[in-house]
Parts: sequence; structure tokens; C-alpha cells
Amino acid sequence: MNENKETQILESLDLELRRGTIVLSVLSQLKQPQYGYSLVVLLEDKGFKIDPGTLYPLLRRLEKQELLNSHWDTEGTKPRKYYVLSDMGNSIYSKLTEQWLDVVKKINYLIRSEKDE
Amino acid sequence: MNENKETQILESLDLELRRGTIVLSVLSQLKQPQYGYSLVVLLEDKGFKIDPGTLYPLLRRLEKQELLNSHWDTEGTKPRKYYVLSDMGNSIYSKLTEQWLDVVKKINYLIRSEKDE
DNA sequence: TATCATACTGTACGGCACACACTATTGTCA
DNA sequence: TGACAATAGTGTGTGCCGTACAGTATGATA
Repeated sequence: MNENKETQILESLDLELRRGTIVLSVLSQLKQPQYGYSLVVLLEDKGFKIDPGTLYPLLRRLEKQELLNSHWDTEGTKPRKYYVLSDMGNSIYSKLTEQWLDVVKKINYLIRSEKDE
Repeated sequence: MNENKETQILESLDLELRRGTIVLSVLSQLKQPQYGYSLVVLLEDKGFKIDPGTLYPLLRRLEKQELLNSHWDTEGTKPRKYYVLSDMGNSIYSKLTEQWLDVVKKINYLIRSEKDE
């Protein structure tokens, strides 16, 4: 009973932890064009499960913010919408990466300094 | 103009990035009892600005979830509410730390693997 | 004693972003 | 043909943070 509660809290905290990193992980895979479904598979392969219902709206938002360009490929059997980093997307991605590394450094410091005592 | 837009997007992404880490950073400082204001100062010293209006509700939420215990100190000049990790809080904190390290590892892998090509 | 700054805690509200649970379409293969 | 995979999309609910504001007590100052 208490176990369940703890597990549940942990899950939601873990969710929160991954939340902010979603954009970063998506951007990191879009130097090469990808379509939604391929991204889901690709990220899952690398350890990131992302719900399609989360990813699709995200891609559209990022396109609207002009971090991504997109085009439809109607050649193949099925129409696919490919997304790729725009110039601004590239710029933001590299800056966001720096911020990420900064956050990691600081958190690790907090975690470690508490362990040293 | 475009600079502003990019800056603005970066800021909100950065915000999102730190969001999930707030709980972790707060928990990491609560092996020793702290009151709200001292936490704000402590975290700021270590590079984490956190708005009091963010922290106070957070502390109460964590207490309600029983990750923290609290008591009022009415001895001093002003009443202060001290918070400290509960047993469950301790347990969750250490598990959350592991999850954090896992996320870091995966993200770093994503970032790095894209750079290697 | 009136007033002002500062330490300290608290509440209300808005907005954003994700998860989840759907719908819809097309192709494929049994 | 019927079921399932691939692919894209939408709508709703919920949680959480930031911003802004309110409130109290203390000590200083004049």
C-alpha cells in the first residue's frame, strides 16, 4: 500500500524529470529529416519512449515556432511529413545543449556535495 | 527582432529544462532541516534561483505527499517552519537520483552520437 | 510613536505543455 | 475481406510553475 504510493510519486517525479528533456531529445535527432513515426521508433531504440500523441503536437509546435521545417513526401506508399532543423532550430539546439550541460553540472554538484559530508 | 524571439524561446525551453529538476534540487538540501527562506538563499548560492512563490507551495505539496516532515520553531525572533526529509522522502530522493543519472546518461548519448557523425 | 525596510510565509490565478485516449486513413498480408 | 501495422492528427484533463499580490512581525530610525 505504502509501496504503491511511493512508486506512484516516483513515477510522476520521473515524468517531470523527462519532460523538459523531450524537446532536447527530439531536436537532437533532427539534423537528418525524420517523420513522426520514424522518430518514435528511433527514440524508443535509444531508450526514450515517447507517446505519439505527445510527439505529433510537439512537432507542430516546434514548426510553428520556426525551429523546424517540414515537407510532405507523397512519393512513397503513404504520405509522410518530414521534419528537419531550421537554421534557428540549429542555433537553439546548440545553445540548449549548453544550458543542459550547465544544469547537469549544477545538479550533480548538489547531489555530490551532500554525499561528501 | 528575430534575436528576441530566439532568446525568448530559449528561455522558455530552459525553464522547462529546470522544471523537473526543482524537486530534486530541493530534496537534495533537506537532509538537514531548512526553512523556506534559508533554502532560497542556499540554492541561490549554489547556482539555483528559485522564486519564493514557487518554493513555498512546493514545500507544502511535498509535505502533503509525506516526503517531508515539518515543525515550527517559535523560539527565535520570528516563527520559522522547518522542513526535513522523512524516511520516505529519503528513499524517494535516492531513487530519484538514480533516475536522474539515467536520464543524463541517455541524453548525453543522444547529444554525443549526433556529434560523432 | 509613527513609519519604513526587510525577513518570512502564504494564496490566487493564468498559461503552458505533456499524457492519454481517442479518430481517421491507407496499405498489407493472411 | 478482415485484421493489423503504419502514419498523422485532435481534444481534453491535469499538474506545475511563475508572477503578482497579501499579510505579519521585527528592528531601525527619526
